Amino acid sequence: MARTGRKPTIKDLAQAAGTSPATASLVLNGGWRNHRINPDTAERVLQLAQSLGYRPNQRARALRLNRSSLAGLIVPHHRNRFFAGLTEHFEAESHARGLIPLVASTQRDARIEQKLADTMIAQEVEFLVLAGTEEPARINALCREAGIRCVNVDLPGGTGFSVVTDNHGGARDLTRRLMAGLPPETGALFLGGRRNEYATEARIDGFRTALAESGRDPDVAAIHCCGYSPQAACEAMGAILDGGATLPKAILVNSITAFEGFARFWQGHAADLPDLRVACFDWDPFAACLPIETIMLRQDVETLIARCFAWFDGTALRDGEIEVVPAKVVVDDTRPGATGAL
Amino acid sequence: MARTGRKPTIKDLAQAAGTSPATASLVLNGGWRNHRINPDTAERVLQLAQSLGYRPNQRARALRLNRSSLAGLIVPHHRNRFFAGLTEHFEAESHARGLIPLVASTQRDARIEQKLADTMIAQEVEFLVLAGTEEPARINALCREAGIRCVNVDLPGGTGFSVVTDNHGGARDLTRRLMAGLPPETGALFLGGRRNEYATEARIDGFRTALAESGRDPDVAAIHCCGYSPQAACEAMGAILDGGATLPKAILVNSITAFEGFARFWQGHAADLPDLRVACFDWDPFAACLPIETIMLRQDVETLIARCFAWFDGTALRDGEIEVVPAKVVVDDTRPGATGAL
DNA sequence: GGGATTTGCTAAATCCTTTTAGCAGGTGAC
DNA sequence: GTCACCTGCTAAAAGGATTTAGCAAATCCC
Repeated sequence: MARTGRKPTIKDLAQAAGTSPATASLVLNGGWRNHRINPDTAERVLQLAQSLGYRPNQRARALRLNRSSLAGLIVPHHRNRFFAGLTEHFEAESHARGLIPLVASTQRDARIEQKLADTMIAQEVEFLVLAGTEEPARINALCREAGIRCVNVDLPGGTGFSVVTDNHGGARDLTRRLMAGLPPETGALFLGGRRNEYATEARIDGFRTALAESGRDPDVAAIHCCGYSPQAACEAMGAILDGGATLPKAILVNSITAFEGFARFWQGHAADLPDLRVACFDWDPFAACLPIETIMLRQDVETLIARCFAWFDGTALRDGEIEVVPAKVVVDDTRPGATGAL
Repeated sequence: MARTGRKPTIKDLAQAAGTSPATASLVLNGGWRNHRINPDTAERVLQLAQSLGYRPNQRARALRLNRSSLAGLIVPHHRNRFFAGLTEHFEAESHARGLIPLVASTQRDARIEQKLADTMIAQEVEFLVLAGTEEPARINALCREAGIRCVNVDLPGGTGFSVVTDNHGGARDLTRRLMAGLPPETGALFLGGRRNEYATEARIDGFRTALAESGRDPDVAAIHCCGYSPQAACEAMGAILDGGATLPKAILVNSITAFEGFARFWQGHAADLPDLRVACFDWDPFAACLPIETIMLRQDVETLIARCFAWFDGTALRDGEIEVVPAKVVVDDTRPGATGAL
């Protein structure tokens, strides 16, 4: 009889069915056709597994099979649509492959980031995606050493395979719309992000390209890379105003996080900013409702994640390469389903 | 010599150090003081572990110790501050206890929810938190059967321990502020949520309490529980307007998700809605920047999660009880750090 | 010097599942 | 009768770490 009070093991199941654990295992794992198990026996085992409430011990299973069945994702946080979207699609793709998603946020703290990476590697995740990490190259190296497949999202600074949004093209398209119909002498401002950071530089480039296209002098545009915190973006705007400069009529805000700071600033200075036109390299449903003419861009998180998994599945590019995913300028925010059904 | 090309096991480490695996294990797990291991030996093992890059196989370890070291959280999605906040604090509390957080989203799909619960139980998570699930009672029962500790957040419909926001008090305070200074004949509208759902009913109750307090007839207030989708909230507003009714001057929106729909409606009808005053049972940084007089409430996600873990730690209430956590009406959105540093 | 104690370490069991190699008994062919 | 083959199943190893019980050698005490 099965030891009472304990969770039944495969031994208990086998004993109850009058077979060996080997047989029970073969039956449960579906390999019994190839192993000439009598259908009656199989049926008996299956029935008993049900009635005993037998659940295989996943740790023993994982040990024996030498598979963790884990897929890891590291993001800075979950507090905006971009990262939330990455997380949700990552979950879906993981489940589709029978992997368990292990999502963790660094809060942009380098120590936490290091710890999370260590944990992921110690757990021998079968696949690791890095988004918004500070030291992708270092983690890439650790993964390589541990034999773990690793992809960087929007972080081609690393040494592994990368999937990135078309930052240049996106910023260019956004800027084209931003400047459309404005007189040639209209000034433009680029706000947010970090200088020398891959994504920011590419966006600045796209921004300048569009300005040049429209006959403007791209070098005249003001570039204020104040980082990603709302606080900093808000203060940067204030500093420009306090400096006595006339604020440009057109602003391209780099990332929704900086836009949060811009919105806070705008809230206090709406009267000083007539006819302001704004574009944002990211999207948020509430931000889209602000009564400023705002053109937003949605990064294609679904495709970004899909390309990561395609590489993992082995059908994609070789190591060290970069895959570029286009972004979409949001035309109509109010269309049904724009914000996703809840 | 260690088998080359493979990850070193504790056997390899022991062999290299000239000891037995038992000794190596004792050294690595710190139990060596009690086991009279020679400090020189311990030092040698530690050194070699470092230089060989030895990492214990977590699956073997978990099997032997019969611990999964996993803590599970199930949420509907990550696309608003409430759930994002729950997730982030859950991660932090898990890490503080040496647990690995396993966070998964149902997308409000009952089948996914069931699958996630099954996975969590199959993985034998040591602790499971349910937030915004459709069938908490069923999952509670499964957990009980499997011997897994389980807590419901804002879902006392379940059979286990629950931690809830003070929905009644929160809605009451919110309504007090919403109606403050308005003439007694001002009508009020409650928008969003689901009838007969615990949280919604408690909030309606608080809403009515505050109306009665201020000498208004609570039964006159319009209650429009249109669910949680932005789409539905937007349409509900439109229907009221189309119905020829005068829109009340004061609206309490139940949840940020419904507020998203309200904001979309407002965007198209700002002119029709002078002097509108709005309150929202939830908070979002962008929503707080809309040029409508909006009073928002922040649920105390940090405390909600902290209380869950306190119960898990065994220092808290008995099973079946409900713990109530107050919420905070947001007074000043623009204070530094209000949106969290990014 | 001999019994008692301490020191430093190890053998072996254990956790639970999966999988390979092969056993015993029966059937069919000639 | 013998050989080959099939059927249905099982024994046992493997996977890697932890932990208990206990061994051998050294030290101590009188």
